[in-house]
Amino acid sequence: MKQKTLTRKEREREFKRSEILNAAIQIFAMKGFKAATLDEIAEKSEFGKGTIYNYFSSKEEIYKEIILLILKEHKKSIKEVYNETDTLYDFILNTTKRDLIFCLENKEAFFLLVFTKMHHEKSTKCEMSKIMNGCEKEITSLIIKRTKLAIKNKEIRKLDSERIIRLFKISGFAYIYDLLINENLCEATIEEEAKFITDILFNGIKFKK
Amino acid sequence: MKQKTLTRKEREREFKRSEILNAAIQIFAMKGFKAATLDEIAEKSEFGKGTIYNYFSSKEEIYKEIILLILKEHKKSIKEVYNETDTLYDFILNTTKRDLIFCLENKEAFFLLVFTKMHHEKSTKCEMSKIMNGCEKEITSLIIKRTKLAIKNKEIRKLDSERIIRLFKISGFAYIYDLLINENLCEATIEEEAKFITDILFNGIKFKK
Amino acid sequence: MKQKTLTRKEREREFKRSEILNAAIQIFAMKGFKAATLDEIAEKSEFGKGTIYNYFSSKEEIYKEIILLILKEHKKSIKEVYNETDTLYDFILNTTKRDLIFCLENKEAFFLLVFTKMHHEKSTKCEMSKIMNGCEKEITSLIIKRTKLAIKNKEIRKLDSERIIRLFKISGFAYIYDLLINENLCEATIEEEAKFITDILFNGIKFKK
Amino acid sequence: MKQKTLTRKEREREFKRSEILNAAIQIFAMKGFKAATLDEIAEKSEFGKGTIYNYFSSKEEIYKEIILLILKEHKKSIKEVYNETDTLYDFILNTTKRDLIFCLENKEAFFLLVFTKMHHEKSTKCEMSKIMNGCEKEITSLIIKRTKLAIKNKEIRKLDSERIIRLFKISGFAYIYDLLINENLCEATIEEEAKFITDILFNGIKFKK
DNA sequence: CATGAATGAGAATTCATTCAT
DNA sequence: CATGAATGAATTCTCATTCAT
Repeated sequence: MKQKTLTRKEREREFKRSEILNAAIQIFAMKGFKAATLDEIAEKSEFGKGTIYNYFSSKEEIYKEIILLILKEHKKSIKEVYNETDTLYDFILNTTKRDLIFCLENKEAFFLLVFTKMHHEKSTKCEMSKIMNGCEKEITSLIIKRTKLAIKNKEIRKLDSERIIRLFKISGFAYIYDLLINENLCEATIEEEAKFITDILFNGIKFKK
Repeated sequence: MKQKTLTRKEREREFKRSEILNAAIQIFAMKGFKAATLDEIAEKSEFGKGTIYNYFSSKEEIYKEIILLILKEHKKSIKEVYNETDTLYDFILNTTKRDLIFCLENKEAFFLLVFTKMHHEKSTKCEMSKIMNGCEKEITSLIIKRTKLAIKNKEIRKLDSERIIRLFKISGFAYIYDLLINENLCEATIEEEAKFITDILFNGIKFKK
Repeated sequence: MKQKTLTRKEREREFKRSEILNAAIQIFAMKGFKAATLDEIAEKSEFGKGTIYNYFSSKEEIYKEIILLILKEHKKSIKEVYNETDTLYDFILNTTKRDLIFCLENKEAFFLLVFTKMHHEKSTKCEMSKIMNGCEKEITSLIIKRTKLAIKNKEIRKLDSERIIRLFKISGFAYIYDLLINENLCEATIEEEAKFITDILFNGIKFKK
Repeated sequence: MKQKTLTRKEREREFKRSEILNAAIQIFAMKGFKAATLDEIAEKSEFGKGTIYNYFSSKEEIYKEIILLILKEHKKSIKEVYNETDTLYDFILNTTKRDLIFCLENKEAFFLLVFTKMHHEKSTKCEMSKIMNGCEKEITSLIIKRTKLAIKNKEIRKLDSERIIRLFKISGFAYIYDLLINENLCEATIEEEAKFITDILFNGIKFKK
């Protein structure tokens, strides 16, 4: 492990970087890339404007780093759930739960993701798109694998995998989106919300005799 | 009807206004409010920069007008479907279909809505937020009414109306979002996609003996 | 006399020109050359913006023409008084009276003069300065002549002519300026004010036994 | 006294502010508020355009600050003379002298005052007018007091105080104005000019046996 | 390293002038 | 001639980035 090479100084530097990133994530999420200003980030992070340039080469770099951090985090989370579960049901339930927790803790991060995905703020995307797409593909391929297995195991109906994934991503995304927009989400309800989403996805809303 | 009183000149003016709005909608949807520039809007609309100010008093005004147009359009569409259908199933199927068509034809408009909803670009929202929220509430109340009826008629299970609406908005929104992002949507598949979404919402993905 | 060559058309044209000038003088006096806009002049004159360009080649030309009109008017007035009076006292009394009347009727014109004299709005002055200076010199030389005569005739003390003129111009100018600024001037008081000014100039304010 | 607390930085900042104000005063006096451009002010002050906005929030703010500085300076000067003199004659002689010196040193400042007083450039005046009027009133009340005393003491004839003040303001203002316009004023002549003005105001120009 | 003053490229907006009708 | 829509040069103001301290 390389982390130990340069100790105090290095750790301090790393800590300050993350302070800046944390400040930036809030500003970016609140205003978007273009409307966010370095003055605001500087103020929020309690550093001088110039100092930030000792840690990042540009506003854009800060943005990119944030996006990639969030994505990696998300990928890691999905992978963990994948390894810890057997059925698609459990996989979706747990992923959803995790997503909800993540969003609750990182509302800004979530908004940023949606923001960036939407092809907005073109300037930033050139190289980043590739990395983002790479991440997404890894995630998608995991879910596809699990979905196909579920079909084979007769856990779910025989449906187009791609579409189910889209619906799954919906579950873990748009629902959350709406919750966040309307600010109804609280820790207490996470478990329940996750179950509701998964239940509907599996059983539908139709009345059954 | 007064619309016909002021003819040529008036109609021409109206036409040019809409030309500008059409150009602006694309730029705004692609870049967001802040990052979009009037130079771009001017170029895309093939007018001089100054000309735009003969039709709109500011960049912000253009933005507002666009958002409100889209919202009204959407509300109208929902209302029509509401009046034309009896069951929740038909209502959702048709709304979804309509949304898909609308999004296919107005990809930019759709992005703009999401963009604006996300509480970004604060400056613009002061008065607009109210109007937007008003629109949303009207739409939501329609869906709630229909949902409650469906529960009473045993068309669907007894579930929390608010949550179903959230899921419904998901169906007609996030799925579309994903389709658009990945640019897989074409006219041919609209009918099919709408049925798929509605089917899953009603029946779930679970395997049934 | 050439005035009669082109009749109706010509007279109409001349009339419209003066309509525009009258509108312009008010706007210019109220806002200054730069801050006045052609839109305002067009609106006040009740012509289309384009029409104005059928009568004047530029905003600047309108301005110049106005200034010169006012100056000529003023010169003419001074000359008339010069010819109608014998003593310096009468000359100053009457000139002051006339100036007061003129200012009362053309508050804007007066402001414009001061404005322009003050070397402001440089752009306009290149050629105009010469004409203005020419006008001033004519006026000054008249007053000097009359002043020297007054000294010779023992009407006034033996004082530097140039300075007296400066003081005289003061009487007819700064006092008026102050009156106008504070808007106390009315027709009723003109005679009285003129007498007051001339009295002080001749007799001073000192108490006499 | 707090002035010494924040040293180097603070003093430097104050110095630069005044550099900008000095540059601005010249441009404004030469061109007026509207016609003066920030590019010119930036060039004259030898700062970048953006730098100016680190010291003032807008062009208008610079203008206001200048006007108020000049007015305060003038008021202070009048008050000092008031306290140092007993007779009206001395008061006027000294005020005139001071005004002449001030104008010689601050030709631009003087022009600006006249400019602003003339009710031009409306936009700027809303709040400022009040402050300016307040200043004027203080000054006027001082002169009125002194004038009334002079009448009581039989230093001067029994004349309308208000009018004398108007004439006094003339002495110290229009004469200067004319001197400045024609650029004849030099230090050597100040004493003499002040005496001349005061002499005429007190004794008049009439020949006496 | 930390800082924030300085900077200028770039954005929104205004307005004199042109020109097609 | 009369008009006002179209235009872009010019202006104010913002902000990412640099750099001297």
